[in-house]
Amino acid sequence: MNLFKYFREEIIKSVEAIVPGLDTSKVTAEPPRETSHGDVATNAAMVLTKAAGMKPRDLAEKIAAALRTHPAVSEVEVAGPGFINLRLADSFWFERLAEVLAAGTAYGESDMGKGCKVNVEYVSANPTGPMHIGHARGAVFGDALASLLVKAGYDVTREYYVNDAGSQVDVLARSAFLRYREALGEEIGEIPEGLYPGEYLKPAGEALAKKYGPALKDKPEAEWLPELRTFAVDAMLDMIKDDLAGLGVRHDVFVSERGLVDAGKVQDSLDYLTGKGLIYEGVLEPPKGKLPDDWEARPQTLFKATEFGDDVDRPLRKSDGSWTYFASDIAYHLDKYRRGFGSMIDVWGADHGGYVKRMQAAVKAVSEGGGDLDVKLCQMVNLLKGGQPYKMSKRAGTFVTLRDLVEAVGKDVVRFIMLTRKNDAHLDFDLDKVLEQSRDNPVFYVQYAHARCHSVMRHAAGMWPDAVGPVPGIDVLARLTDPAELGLIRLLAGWPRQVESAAEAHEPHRVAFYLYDLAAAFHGLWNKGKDETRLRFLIEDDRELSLARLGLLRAVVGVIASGLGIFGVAPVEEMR
RNA sequence: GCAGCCGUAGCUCAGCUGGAUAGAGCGCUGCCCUCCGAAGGCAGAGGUCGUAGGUUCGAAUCCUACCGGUUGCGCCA
Repeated sequence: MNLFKYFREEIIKSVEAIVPGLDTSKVTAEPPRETSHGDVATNAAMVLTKAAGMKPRDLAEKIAAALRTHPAVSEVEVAGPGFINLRLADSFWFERLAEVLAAGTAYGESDMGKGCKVNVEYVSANPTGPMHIGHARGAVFGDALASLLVKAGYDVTREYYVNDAGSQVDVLARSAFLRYREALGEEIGEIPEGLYPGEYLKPAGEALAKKYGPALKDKPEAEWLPELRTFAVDAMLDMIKDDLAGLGVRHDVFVSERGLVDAGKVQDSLDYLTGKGLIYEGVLEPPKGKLPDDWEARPQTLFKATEFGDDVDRPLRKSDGSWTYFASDIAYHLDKYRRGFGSMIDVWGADHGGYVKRMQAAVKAVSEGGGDLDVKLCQMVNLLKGGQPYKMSKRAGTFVTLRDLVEAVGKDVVRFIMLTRKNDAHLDFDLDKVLEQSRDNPVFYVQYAHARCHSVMRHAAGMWPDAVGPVPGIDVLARLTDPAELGLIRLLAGWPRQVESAAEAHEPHRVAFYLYDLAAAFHGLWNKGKDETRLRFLIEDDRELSLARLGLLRAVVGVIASGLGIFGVAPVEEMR
């Protein structure tokens, strides 16, 4: 249960009994920043003071009086300008702990999403080469966001949009053709300017040689291009999927841009917009400030993006008559909408920032306001080693590959670190620091907490064979009376709220910070046991207390595993 | 020129969508310690939340302008 949601409802009930019919939408129930202010604080009296026609403190006193009768509330005080602070009974916290233990890693699951369909599109890298480090962040972010939304009760589809219709695919096909000739024994020399030089195309060339023999070698381009396009795209996509698998990232659906074009969906969506009078032939104003050298006014097919909040209208057709990217993107998002996704999330690189408004405008237009598109832009990752900018081997071209990165530090480290910043902030990724065993390496710190818990559990099993058997009941858990223990329980009980707020904000990084806090609280309790032996988890001559503390540890394990599960990071039981 | 994002402690960043005395890690200073499992622990100093206005009971958070950084800016992908 999200206890803050629960108490918000309880508070509103109390208000209703005092002054019925108020608009309570602005009432909040939150953990106070200051722990001395109790467990739950509400602003109810302050936001309702006008509508209720009472002074904030007077209204607060009345609400407080009503809340004092609640069995889970041990103390109520009115403070400051009219805050109502609740302190909850220990028994309430023990119930929460029991709830964690009963749920295990499922703890934190929420029905907030009510099973609504959400489409999360991420990676969508062009199928023209291997994944590089620039793709990694978006991949991990999208994957974790999708998992987070699943946890929060949404029906999530993970999607990859394959840009296989643009001219870059022709370039790819020609590059593959060159490698094909190479595989047949021809000397190809330098890769000509304008083709992809990367060696990753060699296997594709060899596969082509195997499949066709010399049959294509002397044919004109028009005869082999379509076939090689498909072949090369498939080969690249296989490679990308492989790279992603190495990072533990997966997708449910791959949508082909060419497929949309061939099925006439681009034409359909533009017909639809034309029917609404949102497309016209016109001439755009030149951009202000520095003009591109070759700028000249020319009539274009334009979408009235300005009617939906964009800065200028946007072109749909190139001068050669083919669709712009934007045109097929409109078709693609209409397609998503028609597949039932009223809620769409696109994860893009920050360099596409200028594209957001027009895409949101298009979604509004095409869904008649029924669809919602949130675009999450992932900022650059600065790769460092020992604090200095770092370049890895360039065996695949001019970039650091994702594969190299995963090989260097492991998938779990890559995933966790990528999620320790909010998506629109720059991220430093230091190859040395992420492997450090210290408190300022969050991956280690969180993993270590989990492993330490397991260590104690293994130790306990040696003392009492049944120690880690059935979960202890509330009467046993009630032996946990130290403030540090109760503090840890409070933190655990806050997990459902964290999941919901992170999911609502589409911000998985909040989970990383929560896990770090939880790990810190656990390690803190551990350290207290160093000085005060009575606080150690296992007390040989007090089996019941030990069982209660083991229960607490198992709850910590459950919540950490639950959070790492969202991140796709394995919770380890031993550090190596 | 326009648009997006960022600006919080010496450094790297949180700050729960408007709440109470703004937090963490690192670094710094001073004490203590060698552990069920390996990151040592405790305490302390350190902030006009970029600047200036505005909204209101209340602003780091919302609005406006400006400053600094960054990304992008008609057919590229």
